[in-house]
Amino acid sequence: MAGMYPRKGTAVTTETQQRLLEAAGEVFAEQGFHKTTVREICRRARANVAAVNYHFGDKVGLYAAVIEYAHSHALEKYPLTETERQDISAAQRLHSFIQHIIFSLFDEGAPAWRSKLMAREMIEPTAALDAVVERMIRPTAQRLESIVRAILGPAGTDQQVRLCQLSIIGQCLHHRHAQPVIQRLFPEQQYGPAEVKALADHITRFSLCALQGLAQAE
Amino acid sequence: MAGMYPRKGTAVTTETQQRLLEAAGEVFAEQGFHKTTVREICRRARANVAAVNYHFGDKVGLYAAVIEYAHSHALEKYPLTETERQDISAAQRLHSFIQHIIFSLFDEGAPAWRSKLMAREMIEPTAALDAVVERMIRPTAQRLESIVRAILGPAGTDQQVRLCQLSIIGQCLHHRHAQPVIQRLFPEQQYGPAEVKALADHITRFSLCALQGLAQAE
DNA sequence: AAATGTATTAAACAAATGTTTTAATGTCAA
DNA sequence: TTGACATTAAAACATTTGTTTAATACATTT
Repeated sequence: MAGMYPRKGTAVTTETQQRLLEAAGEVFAEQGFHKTTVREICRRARANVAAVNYHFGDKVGLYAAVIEYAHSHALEKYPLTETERQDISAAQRLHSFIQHIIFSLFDEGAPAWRSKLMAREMIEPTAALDAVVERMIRPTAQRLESIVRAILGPAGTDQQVRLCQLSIIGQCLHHRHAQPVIQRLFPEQQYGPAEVKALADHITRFSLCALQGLAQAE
Repeated sequence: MAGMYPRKGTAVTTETQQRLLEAAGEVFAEQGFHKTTVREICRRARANVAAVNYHFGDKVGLYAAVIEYAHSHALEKYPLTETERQDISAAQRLHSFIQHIIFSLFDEGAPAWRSKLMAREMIEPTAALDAVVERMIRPTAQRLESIVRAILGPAGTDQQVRLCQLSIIGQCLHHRHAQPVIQRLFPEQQYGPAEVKALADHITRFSLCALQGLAQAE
């Protein structure tokens, strides 16, 4: 009987499912969907090869569950709430936002694959892209939009706000996506805690100068 | 006898080799090394499946040949020479540089896969990454470095110059790499000739404001 | 023309990989 | 305890995919 596997909705019932989701999240985030094998996932999860199909139907079912899992367990180690406070300047909110992105992308802690998976999905999309965009990316983008709009002022057109958003996120993601190249191009560039903080500061300064310059030029 | 295939050095001798290289360049650039199959390449090149192994040894041999081919046939549809002229302002040179990158990345013409392949290799590195960095990426990066240094002035530190370079290229590449996401996030964002030109203008303005602001803040 | 070397083709091969099957094990209620 | 059900495990299966083989056609040289 095709499609008959015992998952009820999206709830995690077994400890094996939990381990599979965590292991899969890591590997998918690191290597992307195509390059990762279910055998690798099962090895890391200390589960049998058949576990993926039993619990999640197939590989894409597991991937979808990982996305769902990442979304519902958005533990927000680096809270994005700072970016909504209206008692601090837009510049400070921009700094908080960029720190959130950069710190998430370079966190090497245990459940740190959420942001990396999002970044992966952006450059190597799967069938889950629509869900990822609507549930994870768009909410983040909207926060950035309000910050950018505040700095650009009322003269900023929608087009300009959009392009500036993309300029800012592009800077952040580049450091993660192009790391192998950056490492070779600039061996002196490290990504330890201090450097990551300096990186967030740089992108903030760079973008702030740009936004203020653009606002002034109107 | 392993490794015995009739290629002499890196020269292209057969018309089949030519077709294979062109087809492979396209597919590799579009789908990345792992996702592309040699059967797909051979189909596009109207060649037999064994052609790849006969002419290039194996799949990675073909990939290496494609890199070599792309390097020697750097036809420079969008010349980078403008960025070396000393009779124009650094700001204008920056504009030329960004136009070169953006136009290359969004050119849909026939031999347009060169830049896309470089962009691919940046986010999905293969064994050829070292060669790609040294022969294609570093020269480009050095041109950008001199431009950035000129705008930042003597007060700009090496670290600052480096981070600004990455901020600029990051903006450019993001529009290519994240296109599926951008399309969903901003359906109104198009990438036709006019929009691509506007995009290059935006990134130039954005980066110029940033650099000038940073130079001033010293 | 015969011979030799090169190129192409169809078929087969081998390894990797997602998936299924079947049996064994464990769990819990009747 | 027994029976029903869920879970795990080992093995087999089927497909994909990179690669090789063996035969054939083509071109060039002798």
